[in-house]
Amino acid sequence: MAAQPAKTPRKRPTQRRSQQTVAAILEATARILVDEGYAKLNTNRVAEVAGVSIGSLYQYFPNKQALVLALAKSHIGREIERLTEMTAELQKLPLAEATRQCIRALFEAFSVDVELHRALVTDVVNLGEPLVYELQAKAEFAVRVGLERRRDEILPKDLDLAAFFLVSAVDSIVIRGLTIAGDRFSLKTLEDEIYELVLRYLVGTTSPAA
Amino acid sequence: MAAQPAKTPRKRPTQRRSQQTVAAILEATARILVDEGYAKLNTNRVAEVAGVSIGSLYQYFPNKQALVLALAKSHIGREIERLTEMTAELQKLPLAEATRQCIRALFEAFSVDVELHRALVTDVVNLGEPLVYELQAKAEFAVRVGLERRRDEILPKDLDLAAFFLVSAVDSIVIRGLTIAGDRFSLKTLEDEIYELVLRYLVGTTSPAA
DNA sequence: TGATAATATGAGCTTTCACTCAGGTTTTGC
DNA sequence: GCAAAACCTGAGTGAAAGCTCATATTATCA
Repeated sequence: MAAQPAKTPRKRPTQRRSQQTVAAILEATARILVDEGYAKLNTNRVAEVAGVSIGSLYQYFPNKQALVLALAKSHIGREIERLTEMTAELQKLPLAEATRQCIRALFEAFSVDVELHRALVTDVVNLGEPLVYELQAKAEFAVRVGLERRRDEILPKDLDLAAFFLVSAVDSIVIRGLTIAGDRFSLKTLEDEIYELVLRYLVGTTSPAA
Repeated sequence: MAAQPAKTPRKRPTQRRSQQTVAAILEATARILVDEGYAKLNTNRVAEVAGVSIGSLYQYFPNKQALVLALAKSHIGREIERLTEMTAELQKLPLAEATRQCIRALFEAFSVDVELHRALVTDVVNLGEPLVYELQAKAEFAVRVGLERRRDEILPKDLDLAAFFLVSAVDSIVIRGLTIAGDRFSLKTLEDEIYELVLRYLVGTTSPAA
């Protein structure tokens, strides 16, 4: 493990060829991260798995950390995007329906690549970067907005607190449900029960919904 | 980063002197893990921080991974112990009271060393070891036993599922509440709201309890 | 008090790995 | 077709870090 001299100024891929190179590198990074974790991730192997020379890697990423951070930014960025999109649509629906849809969308978004999500959240937290907190914050904000419109219908008074609770609880259940408990409960079972949990927390009782 | 040749056969500390050495090493490992994460943890520095020579470290731990695993085992083992102790006591209390006590105990157990807990859970998952799953499984079992005695009082029918939900949700809220949201909500606020969440999930409405 | 076992030490060997660079190949634009 | 820019290559460098071993110190017990 040598120094980490060069920091920012790197070439940006303009031709299609180089864009494919960058894509392959990021893909390989994801693969290794998921399969073996950050500790076993090294740039030489990333290049090898990507089918690219180590020199090429360093033409687009100044150092290892930047590489992982770029992957995280792209992945988590996509998740944040989907989240904010979703929020707008669900504003008009009744609470129960909105909850149902929200949970479904969450599962769809996450189950694409739970393992990567988990690995990233895990490792990026350890990189000391505020990226993951940002995801949590954005999610809380979206939920809070939804709660605000229905503040008369729901039990929790402190909406910041409620948003924090919902995001933390649901996020954790979804991730664990899809990873460590993936073979114990079906997707539908998980979805239905999260719906119960959320609605009971918000309004005390579950109305027999769709 | 060299090989990891020797695996299992290491001396066990019999005299008090060596037991102190081992303790110091584990303590240093915890310190570094909390402050800087697994990626920055190296055995030479562990030895230095512990005030012990690197040779001594390798007399009791065959390699770096075993070192971290030993720490995890001891820490998580203590947590499991407390958990099972607790469960027995709470069996006779009414549901609401038991819930309240359980949450309080959880906070006490965790807030001793949340950062270490978080670091360990994070890094040990990545070591591919089933230790953390074991903690989750034991916790679920304890909760399940509690739920079983009250299966007529509560709404959830699938007790495995309910236990999984409660453990996942509460664990995540406690950890995030104490770390990334540590300055946003007071301990009492968190405790009270978790109580609400759990009781509403279990019985639909919160009876005004102690 | 001496012999043996347990424990401690740290210089140094070795491997791993982040990162560079001198030179090749492909693409672009004229 | 040609020059310049973009892109690719991979052997190699240096430093970080895992781990060993020969030797020194301390504890145990007869």
